[in-house]
Amino acid sequence: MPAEKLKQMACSDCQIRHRAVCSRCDDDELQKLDKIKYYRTFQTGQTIALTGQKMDFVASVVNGIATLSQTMEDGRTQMVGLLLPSDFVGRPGRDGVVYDVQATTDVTLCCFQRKPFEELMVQTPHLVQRLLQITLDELDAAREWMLVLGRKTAREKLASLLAIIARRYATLRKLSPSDAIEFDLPLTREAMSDYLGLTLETVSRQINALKKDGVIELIGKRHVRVPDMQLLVIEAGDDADGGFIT
Amino acid sequence: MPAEKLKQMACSDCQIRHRAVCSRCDDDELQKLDKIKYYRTFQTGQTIALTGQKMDFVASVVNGIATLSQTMEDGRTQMVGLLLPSDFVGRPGRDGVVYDVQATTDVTLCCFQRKPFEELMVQTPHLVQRLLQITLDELDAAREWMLVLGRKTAREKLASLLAIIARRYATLRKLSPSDAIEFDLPLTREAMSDYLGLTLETVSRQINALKKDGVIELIGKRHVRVPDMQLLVIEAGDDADGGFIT
DNA sequence: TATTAGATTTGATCTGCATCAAAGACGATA
DNA sequence: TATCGTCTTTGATGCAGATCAAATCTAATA
Repeated sequence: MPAEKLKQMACSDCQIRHRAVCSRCDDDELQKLDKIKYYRTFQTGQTIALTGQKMDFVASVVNGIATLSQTMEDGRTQMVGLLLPSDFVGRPGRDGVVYDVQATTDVTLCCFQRKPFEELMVQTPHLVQRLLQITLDELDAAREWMLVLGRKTAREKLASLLAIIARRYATLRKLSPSDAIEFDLPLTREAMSDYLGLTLETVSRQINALKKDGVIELIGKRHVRVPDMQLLVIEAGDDADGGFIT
Repeated sequence: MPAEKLKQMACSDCQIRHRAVCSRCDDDELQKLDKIKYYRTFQTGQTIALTGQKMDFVASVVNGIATLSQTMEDGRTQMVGLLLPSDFVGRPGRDGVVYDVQATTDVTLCCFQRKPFEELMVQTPHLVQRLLQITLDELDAAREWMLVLGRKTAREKLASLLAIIARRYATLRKLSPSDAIEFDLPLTREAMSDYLGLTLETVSRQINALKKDGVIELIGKRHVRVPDMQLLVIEAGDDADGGFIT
């Protein structure tokens, strides 16, 4: 199927083509998906689902940024996933929620009711194939992140996080890898510290250290420009071309 | 299909029923799997596959323990997965290896040639379903581990690792949760430190601290007895019944 | 039984990040 | 444009775990 045709078939109402469910849809399947989909919006800071609850849908992120995180009884929390537009939310085949899902900016989800979605999975083997590939990508990303959490210094952690976000934004905007990347940080210092296993003070200090050393530029407190992606990646301690998947 | 029948159908030559590929096989599919499978053994310390290589098979662990790990250029390494008997190895649909796979004890794998296995996936939707569920479990485990790496103290990390291993052994041996669990540690102190993002000295100190406090008993240096699983779980900082998946 | 190499323990010291505390900066609202 | 609340920065101090160094232990081999 030509790329152009695929693009036309992007889930009709969203601006984006969902990575999960539309990669090989034909018109027939698209119609079936259309029948069970609906949109929900969440405001900045709002909870999408909490650990222990049931979630009666799976979804694609259309707009905004959501986070997955786990919290210990004493309040220590660790972010385990960062969801950008086109990312998939939910665990097909299981309705229990095992991490808190939260909107860190205003978020629009394109939801699919769980029951009919799972019926569609049974009828549509390539949808399951697709979900398997997505899940493998998420697993790779989670394991890359284990290296960050377990072995990297605070400075390397910050550089890793900025590199991930920069790379994702570049992909979403279809920039070439050599372009300077510029973006608004979708996370507070505290949210970053939850992702990196640090305190917010350390995050603040390291961001400003990277700025002082010319690795990043800061316009205001949230807008970041990466003049040389290569340099940022080196600061992150990755081999020059090695790349995170998510 | 009755459970008894399923059990008989465990992949004929291995003692175990592979979690990945045999959970719902009928005779016909089992024959197809039999045709493409073969056994390989690896000795303690031997490399099964290295990052950057191609792997022309996927496999089930039949015996022994294997590890997945990532190494930075300067030698820092982080273990990202621990594979016990019945665990699945490999990334269906992709032949690139993205973490080193190593045998920490003598290991027997039941391998399936990649090409025919992937053809079988196309013909056998429930196999893909099964792989998706396995991958979701691995993802949950990886994310649980992110919490361990990012937020737990050295003592909690050790307790978490011991709890995971104890729980897996209990499952493999079909012990009831209340039984005292006893097992040989399949990892050196150094391997444990690679899993936990610590140094081997800290691992040693914390293990002996847990022993001194009666949380575990040590017979020799490698044999562990957990008199009260509940206690160990509390030391790990988890809610009493919360459980790791892997 | 002696030898040796790897695994483990133990001790002393150092350091990166956490913790505690307080002072800006900024945007929203009145 | 004044005020409030949230986010961020900055500084001083403390500590968990790293690092460096050297004993032990253990099991395999001669």
